[in-house]
Amino acid sequence: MKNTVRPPLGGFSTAFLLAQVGAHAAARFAERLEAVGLTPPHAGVLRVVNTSEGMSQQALGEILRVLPSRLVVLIDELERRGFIERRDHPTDRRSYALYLTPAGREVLQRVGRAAREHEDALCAALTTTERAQLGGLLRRIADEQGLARGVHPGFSRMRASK
Amino acid sequence: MKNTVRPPLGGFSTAFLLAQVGAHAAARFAERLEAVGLTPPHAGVLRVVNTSEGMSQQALGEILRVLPSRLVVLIDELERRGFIERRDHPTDRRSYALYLTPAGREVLQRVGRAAREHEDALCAALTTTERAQLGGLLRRIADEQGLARGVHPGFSRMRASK
DNA sequence: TATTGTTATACTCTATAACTATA
DNA sequence: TATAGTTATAGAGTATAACAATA
Repeated sequence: MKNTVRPPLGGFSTAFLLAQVGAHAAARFAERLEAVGLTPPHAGVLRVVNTSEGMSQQALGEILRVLPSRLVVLIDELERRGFIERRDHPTDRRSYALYLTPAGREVLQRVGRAAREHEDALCAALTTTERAQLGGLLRRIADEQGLARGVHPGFSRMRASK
Repeated sequence: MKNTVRPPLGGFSTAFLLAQVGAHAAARFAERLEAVGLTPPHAGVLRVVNTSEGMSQQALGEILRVLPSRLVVLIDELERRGFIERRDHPTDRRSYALYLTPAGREVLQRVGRAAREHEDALCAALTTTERAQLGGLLRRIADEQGLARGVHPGFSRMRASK
């Protein structure tokens, strides 16, 4: 009767669950990306460059909230692997214009497939309507909290593929 | 008409939202802990030791999935600040028995208050019933994915208070 | 011989500052 | 003078290995 296990502070709170499940989701997705040979930051760069090609590294860094010095190495790696191209900027010779290569577009499609499989595996416990319901609730929280769409704060540390 | 912004891969998926909102929740909570003078790992240690006092560092590390070498410094810090005590283990002289001090219990209550305020702020966009609904859906995902209750994977890197 | 806690060390990731070339 | 990209360096966080005391 004594020594009953009391709910560990926050152990059942929605906020804690959110952080816990969110970290799990990010980790599982990073694993799938690893199979494609990418890290989450790499995928983020490809994803954003794809949405508006020709952007500068500066602009990219502001969208992704990644430091310029870090972007250099990320883009170096993606360029070396033939996924992205640094072309001369038409008017400003200080900056580059970033473009995806055909191989880059290809790998981005593989990322898309991985994302769909990930989504399916992650929400296996829920019905289709429940998934939509969950998505709606999360969307409203994200908007109210002022989170930018499609920007993941804290890309962070998952093992690179070399 | 051309150049329409296509949904950035995964930008609207539930899994991405989950990771995004989850990271946001963790970051905001870490900020509140900072005001109490703790980091998330510190709070995790206090929380678990509180649920079953007298446990060894080994046992604690297994529950929190924290390496023994890291636990040493975490507990050192908590002990130095008078929140936790290393007593002699009654039967095994190799290990310690961990206990909260009165000050430790006090600070844990402040953590609890911070958690409740955090929850409120985070879910401000939702009604009470919607919060419960969200909690239920997350709970089912967490259980199906095999996540241990009350264990946050990836405590990780938030600024320490000194 | 195995285990608990500890220390020392290496490795990764992220952040800061200094440098160049252009504007 | 300010900005884009780069390089070099330092810092924090995490993991690995070796060690002393005890089982």
